[in-house]
Parts: sequence; structure tokens; C-alpha cells
Amino acid sequence: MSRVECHDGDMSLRHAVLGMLEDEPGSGYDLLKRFEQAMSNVWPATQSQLYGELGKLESAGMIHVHAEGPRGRKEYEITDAGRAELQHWLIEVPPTAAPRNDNLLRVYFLGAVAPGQARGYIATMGETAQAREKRLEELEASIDWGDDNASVYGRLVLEWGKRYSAMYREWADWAVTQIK
Amino acid sequence: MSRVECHDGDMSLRHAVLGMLEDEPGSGYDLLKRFEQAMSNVWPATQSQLYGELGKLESAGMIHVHAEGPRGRKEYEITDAGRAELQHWLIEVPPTAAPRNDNLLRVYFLGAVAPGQARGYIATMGETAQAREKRLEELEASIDWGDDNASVYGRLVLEWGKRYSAMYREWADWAVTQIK
DNA sequence: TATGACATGTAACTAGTTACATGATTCA
DNA sequence: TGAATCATGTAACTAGTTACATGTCATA
Repeated sequence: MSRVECHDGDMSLRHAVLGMLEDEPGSGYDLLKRFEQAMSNVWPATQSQLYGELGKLESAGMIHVHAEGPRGRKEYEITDAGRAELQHWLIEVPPTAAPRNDNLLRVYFLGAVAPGQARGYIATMGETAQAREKRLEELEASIDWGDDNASVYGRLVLEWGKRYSAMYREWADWAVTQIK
Repeated sequence: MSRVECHDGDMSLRHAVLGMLEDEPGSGYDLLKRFEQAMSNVWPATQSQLYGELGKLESAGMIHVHAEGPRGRKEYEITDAGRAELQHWLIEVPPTAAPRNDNLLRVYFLGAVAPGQARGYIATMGETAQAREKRLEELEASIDWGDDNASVYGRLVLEWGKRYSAMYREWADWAVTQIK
């Protein structure tokens, strides 16, 4: 029996790139900066990965070079095929259930160290969460929110981050009281 | 200049295995079942990965074959070197800041589909979270909790999962009202 | 003219997934 | 004796990271 094709994978970087280009065309260099700014908390990507993915997306006909600029700059634009793939992924591909979490993995094994160290570790988790919460609040205040899609959906993601951080901090405060 | 050694990586699977063997010795087959049951929400691992990691850990002297059984069964036990590595990781290795989240990545790009579909997607996220919350509550009720480390720290992780799911559900309820 | 920002790409590696492959033991 | 479970392992792949490598353009 020959090899059966049965690969779909997540390939979410692919969709992150399509989503950014759907919003606005840009070069690899542009996308890299957009990833660093807007995406780093949700889907970090490295320069090397981005350029590789742009090449693959172009070969697959999901994006195309729309304009060229100085220094070999290639500005990509999403194609109809790319837009279709993005929408398919958004609506039809089942999201990941629960991602790996090495913070929680550590909590599982905290019995391997002294109770004081365990409390210290959890307290640090709480402080980290509090710092993130503060940073997100400052970010929210610094942005001029509008009625456009980027504002509406960007705010939903930001709000999720704030609630996540608050939940984390409250959990940590409670958890340290549970370790005798 | 020659290649500089600068790799540490996360290698959390390694530490998950050490943590499980610290709790109790076992074979690859045992660990696979323990990963499926207790760990699948925090750090899933495949059979192939587990056997590979056990081989590497044995070569590194962090675990050793403690007993052999029928069908080639090899029961591993953690060594002092393994215990030291586990404690080092627990306390000294900085945890990951924020993991990738493809659910939120989708939210970012929901402007690419119709508002009704966007609301539908977020509503489904909320229902999924609610189902997980319920499942965790049932799990909590079904376990006979004691005062041992596994109970104390296992309960902290479970409580985190419950709070996470509740936060998610509440966020989704709010988020659908934000999409016009 | 030298520095920094712009701009793209490749090589070598680690981590993780799916599928393949094999064999021993138990028990109905 | 046939099926389920126990038990281990390998091959080929995808995704992601770090480091290396190169070259252009603006401007102080």
C-alpha cells in the first residue's frame, strides 16, 4: 500500500502571515516588525521563519509579489486563493484544545523542592503576571482605538490578555496559601 | 572563531519525565499512560517521543534501569543527577513568558470573515471552555484528595485549569457583545 | 566615509508528530 | 487459537530556533 496523504497540521504561522497581508500588503521586513509589535504575545516568529514561509506561500500561489523596491525589497499581497485559505482556517479548522504550559508543569512537580522554594516560585509567577497586566493596561491606554476591524478585534485580544494575567495573579495569591 | 556552546533550550519533556520518575519509578509504557491521564492538558507527549527521551536520559545518567520484566519491560528510576537536574529546572530556569495561542491568533484576524461568523467562532470558544470547566469539576469531585504532595500540587494545577476555563467563558460572553 | 537601518536569505540544529514495524504475554 | 494488551523501537516528516552570511541605501 502506498503512502496515504493525511497531513494538515496547524501551520498557524502560515495563517498569521496571510492574516497580516490580508490587512495590508508588506515585505518580509515589514511583517517582521509587525510580528514583534502586535503578535509577540500570541504568535512569535523569527526572521528566518518568516522569509521561509513567504517563499512557500508564494510557491503555493497564496501570495504574490505586488511591488518591488530598493535593496531587493519585495512587497507581497494576498491572492484570492490565500484569502480562501485564511477563511477556511478561521472557521473550519478546529482550534487547539490546550497548549503546552511549562509553568504549570513546574507546579506539578513542586513537591520535589522545599515548601518555601515552592511558595517562592508561585509568588514569582504572580508577580510576573501582575507586571504583564500593568504593561497591557498601559498599552491599551496608549492606543487610539477606532471602529475598524483591527481596533475591534485587537481590543478583544488585549482584553483576553488582561483577564488572563489577572486570573493568573489571583490564582498565585491563593496558591501560596495552600502550601504548608 | 569556533562554534560557541550556547544551547539550553526548554527541553521540558525531559523534566516532565524526570518529575514523573521522581514521584514513582516506571517503564516507558507506564509513563505513556500517566502522560495520557494526568498530563495531557499541560504537557502532552507521544509514545515515540517518550521512548526517545528515556534513552537520552539514560545515556546522560539521569535515570537508570532499576528492574526488568516480561516482554522486554524496562523499569526506570531517577538518579541523584536526575534529581539535581529536575530541581535546577524547577527553581533556576526562567519559565516561558507567554506560549503560542492559535485561538487568539484567529481572533486577531476575525475581521476577514462576516461578523456573524466571527460571533459564532467566539461563542464556540466559550462553549468549549464551559465544557472543559465542567469536566474539570467532575474530575475534581471524583478524586480522593489527600495531604500528600501529589494531591496538594495536583489540586493547584486543577484549580488553575478551572479558573482559566471560567475566565475564557466569561471573556467569550463579553466578546460576542462587542462585535457589531 | 562610516555607521545604522533596511532587506533578504541559508545552514544546522532541537522538538515534536505520524506512521511504520515488531514481538511477547494473557486470557476468553 | 485468536484477540487484546503489554512493550519497545525506528523512519520520515513538520515546525521552530539560533547563528551565519551578504548586500544596499541614506545621512551625519
